[in-house]
Amino acid sequence: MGIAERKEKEKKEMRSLILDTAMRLFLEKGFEKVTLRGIAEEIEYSPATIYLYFKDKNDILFALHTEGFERFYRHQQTIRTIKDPWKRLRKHAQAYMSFALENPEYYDLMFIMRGPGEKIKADREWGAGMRSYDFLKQNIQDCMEAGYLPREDLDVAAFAIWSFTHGMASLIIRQRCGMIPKEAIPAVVNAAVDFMIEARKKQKQ
Amino acid sequence: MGIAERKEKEKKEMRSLILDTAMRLFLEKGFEKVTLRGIAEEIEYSPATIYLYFKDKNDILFALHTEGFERFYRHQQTIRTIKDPWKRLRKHAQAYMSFALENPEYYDLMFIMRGPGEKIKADREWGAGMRSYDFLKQNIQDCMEAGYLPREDLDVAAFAIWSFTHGMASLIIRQRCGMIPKEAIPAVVNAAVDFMIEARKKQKQ
Amino acid sequence: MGIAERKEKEKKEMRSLILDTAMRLFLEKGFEKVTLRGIAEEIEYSPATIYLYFKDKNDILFALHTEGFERFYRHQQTIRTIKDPWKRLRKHAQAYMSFALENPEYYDLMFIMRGPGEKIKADREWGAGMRSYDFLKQNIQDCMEAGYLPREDLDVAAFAIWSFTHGMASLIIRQRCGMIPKEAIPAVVNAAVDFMIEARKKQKQ
Amino acid sequence: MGIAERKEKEKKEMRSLILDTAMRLFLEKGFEKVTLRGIAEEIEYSPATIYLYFKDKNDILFALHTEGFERFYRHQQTIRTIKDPWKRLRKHAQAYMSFALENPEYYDLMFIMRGPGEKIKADREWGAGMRSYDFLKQNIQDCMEAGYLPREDLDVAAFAIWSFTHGMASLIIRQRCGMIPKEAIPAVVNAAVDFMIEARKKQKQ
DNA sequence: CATGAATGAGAGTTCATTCAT
DNA sequence: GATGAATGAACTCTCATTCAT
Repeated sequence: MGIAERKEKEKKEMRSLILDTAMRLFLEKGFEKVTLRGIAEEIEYSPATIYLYFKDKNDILFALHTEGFERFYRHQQTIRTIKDPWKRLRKHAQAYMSFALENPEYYDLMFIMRGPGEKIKADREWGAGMRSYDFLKQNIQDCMEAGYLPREDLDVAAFAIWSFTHGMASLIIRQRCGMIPKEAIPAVVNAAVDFMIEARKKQKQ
Repeated sequence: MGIAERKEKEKKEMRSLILDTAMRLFLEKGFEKVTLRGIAEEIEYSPATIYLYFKDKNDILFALHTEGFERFYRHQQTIRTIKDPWKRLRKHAQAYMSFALENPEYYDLMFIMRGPGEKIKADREWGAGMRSYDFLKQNIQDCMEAGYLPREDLDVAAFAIWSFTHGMASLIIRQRCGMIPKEAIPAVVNAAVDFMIEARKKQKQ
Repeated sequence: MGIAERKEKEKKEMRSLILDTAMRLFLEKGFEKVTLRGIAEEIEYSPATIYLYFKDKNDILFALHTEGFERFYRHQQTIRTIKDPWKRLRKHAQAYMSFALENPEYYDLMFIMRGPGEKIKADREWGAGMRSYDFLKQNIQDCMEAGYLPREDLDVAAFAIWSFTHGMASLIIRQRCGMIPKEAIPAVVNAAVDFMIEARKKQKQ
Repeated sequence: MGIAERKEKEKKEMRSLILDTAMRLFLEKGFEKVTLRGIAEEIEYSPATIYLYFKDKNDILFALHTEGFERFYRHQQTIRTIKDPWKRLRKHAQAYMSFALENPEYYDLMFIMRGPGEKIKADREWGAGMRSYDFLKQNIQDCMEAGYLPREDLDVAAFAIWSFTHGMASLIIRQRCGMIPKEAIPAVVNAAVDFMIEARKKQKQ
């Protein structure tokens, strides 16, 4: 069993190596400029080797997609410990943004990019995404129940808040914010969160 | 003169045909996957023919970009006649969304798609985009001056509102809204606008 | 007849216009970079028009070839008046070189370039070339008869002298003379003629 | 080690195969008319395969260039052993001609053909050519010092002699010698060398 | 006479992918 | 398990040429 185990582990490590390299290259060069050959060269294996670990190029994207949602979910869990629902919601938005801005290629892949076989993936993949979405909804509901937000349609509220953060993230990532100086972006994002979310806060009686 | 006129018209129609087809393919497959050959095949002309009407692939993208911003701007002018700034702002958001949802190809190209030579083009092209952005800012300022919104940082407010609408538009267009039934989308969008914008309204004294 | 005549003349002028433009472009851009479309644009006619005057692109080359030999022959006739055969021979070589260096594209076309349909052309065209070659031979024979050159094989002598001048011309035109500074070329050519030809002179008794 | 060696050898053979084929086609059709696809078809490989051995079309040209100068230089070294400078010079000219006539493709490429990026390459490539040119100059100088030639400008003498041999070679290779029957060419060349060079000999005192 | 519109053929090049070893 | 060698299919783009008008 020891041998099988080790093999298993090695296989996983190789997959990780490929995945990490692919992601690094995506980040460095942008998606469409990355080639299988490029990845292979970077890890100093032959292109053919990659096919031992992934069915094809899409399979790599697919795996990164999954990995992305995993990381995304983990990234947000840090706010779990915050007791106050309102503070938690604010931090939630901030965590969302920090993930997006620190992992732009993952974010792009997960929420912006048009992937191949959209529908097929959508169904399978959204499991992971859903978990995060439900987490957000839970948080909003907590706020409603705590009286921080009026009890409106939860789905609408979640969609609205998500749209807002996604809007910022995707405008920034896809470079549609020429009017905002690069170094000012984090501050503007924060201020925008204040403008849109903080201001919604109902005083708890 | 009649002949020259007809020729002129035919030339324009051909350009339109190419542009429309390109647009459709861009939407269906994403920018990088669209090939000149593909467009040519679709309109049943030879690839070489396209070069009679456009310098190269980028020139097509460029023309679509320009056209898109033109339409976008025109689409929003309908709200000009609305006197009350607050009503105007609401309509503004709705107009934004209706443009996006009725012209997803253009919207995608203008605000989502990653084009080649992003920066160079950005500078030239954003002239047109800026006009629309300034229009939004003016509207927000009118609301502030009319007392509908607190006098906060105008840039932040504009960015926040834009992000929100863009977020909705891009999630829908890039199909990240599996959790919302398709037919419910317009209603949800409207409700979300209420949730995010309408609720911000300060009572005028 | 007046009309037919004028038409004839106009046709010739158009041919000349095309030919001159073609040659100018060849000179400016080098042979391979000149396109029919380029010529057409230059003379502000449509590409199709050129086909009314020339069968195809080759036909233009062919016409230039003929024209080139014509000019070449005329260029050399200036030495006719020189009485002394030896002086005439020297001038002959100099005239050869001045034609080559002043009309590098013609020279290239006539004596260096690999034309299409080599053999066919060779047969027809060499008539014109031959005239010039015979002229050289006559000159050499005059020198022999006048005692300036030993009475050797005339064909060999002609070939040798022609090879020498052609060698200089083609090395210069095809840019194989990097080791000679450009401005020194005329002087070196002259000196080389002295070295190779002048020194062959037998003192007439 | 045997395997690695064989692989190495096979790789070299493939390069040679490509190079030889390219050379043959260059000679047959001229540089501009030779296509990668043409080479590929000729060797019955796919066009893509060629890119495994050469960076691009120019790289092939470059390799041939280098190889050509290598061969050319080696070809001339055979005369090194000749003691008498005058005999050596004569043999030099003959060796030059035999190289040109036995390797017309290489000769054409090295001394006649107009390649792309002429100047850039010229600088790098001429190193190899220079070696041969210097060799010729040395030989001429030896003749001067031995009293076979008058002490004139060495550069002029070298250029003159080179021009002469190059002229013969290029007229023959580019088929401008219709007036000389093919089988007579070697004899005429020899006679011309006598006419031009041998006759220059000053009697040594 | 002149041409606008169109194209077939073909250029160099790149890439994901396969497969015998 | 790993790979060197190979390729089919695609890409963008150019050009000489034709033909209906």
